[in-house]
Amino acid sequence: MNKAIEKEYLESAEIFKALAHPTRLFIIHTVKDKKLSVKELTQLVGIDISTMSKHLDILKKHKIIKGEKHKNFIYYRLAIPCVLDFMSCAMKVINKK
Amino acid sequence: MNKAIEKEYLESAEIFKALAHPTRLFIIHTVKDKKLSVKELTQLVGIDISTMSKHLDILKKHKIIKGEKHKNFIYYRLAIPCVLDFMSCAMKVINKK
DNA sequence: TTTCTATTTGGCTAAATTACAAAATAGAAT
DNA sequence: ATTCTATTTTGTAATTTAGCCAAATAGAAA
Repeated sequence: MNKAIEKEYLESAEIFKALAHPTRLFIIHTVKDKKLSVKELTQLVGIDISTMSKHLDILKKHKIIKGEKHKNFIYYRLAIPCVLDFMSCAMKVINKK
Repeated sequence: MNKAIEKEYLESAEIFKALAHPTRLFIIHTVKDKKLSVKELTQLVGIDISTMSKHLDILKKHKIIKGEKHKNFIYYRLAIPCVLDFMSCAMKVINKK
């Protein structure tokens, strides 16, 4: 496999990795239509806030979500809506749902 | 987060995990339009055949590819074409390509 | 049946990921 | 300036993952 192509697949894999966690998928679905702070998301999921902060950081780094600061809070929103399309398609094919 | 919903996200995350590896993404792109055996795929990527076998197994288990046996060989093909759509969409948004 | 060839499985090690707790920052409110 | 509140960072332990090698299967070919 040539180097340039290999690099492409490596980069794409990073996106999938960033999405490959239940909490992060929950975040994506949840910030689809409402902006939420780290603390609010933490309470919804029921994990340590430091863990949530890291999950958000992973999604942010890969530009899957974007955060806006308002006063003390950072509100997140989904930046790649097509993630949701893919998920519903994949689930249809795989689970016949 | 309620148990049923949590389970849904856990299952979806499994799909993303299965896709989250450069070799597995290469496989998906490669078996999109031609059927290939384990050995052929191994040679294209340049890894140990046992490693390739395991990658294929992961994709098979999650019903992302399907394998058909012909004589000694197992030929694989892509079962969820929408993966490719998502990848091109995600790359557009994220890399501005 | 014996031999070949393709594929899978098991063992092992190195690297990556996840979670929590505690400490550090950042900035708003008092 | 001090205190609160939200968020991030650091440290660490537990779990998972990826890779190679060697051994085991499966079945076609001889």
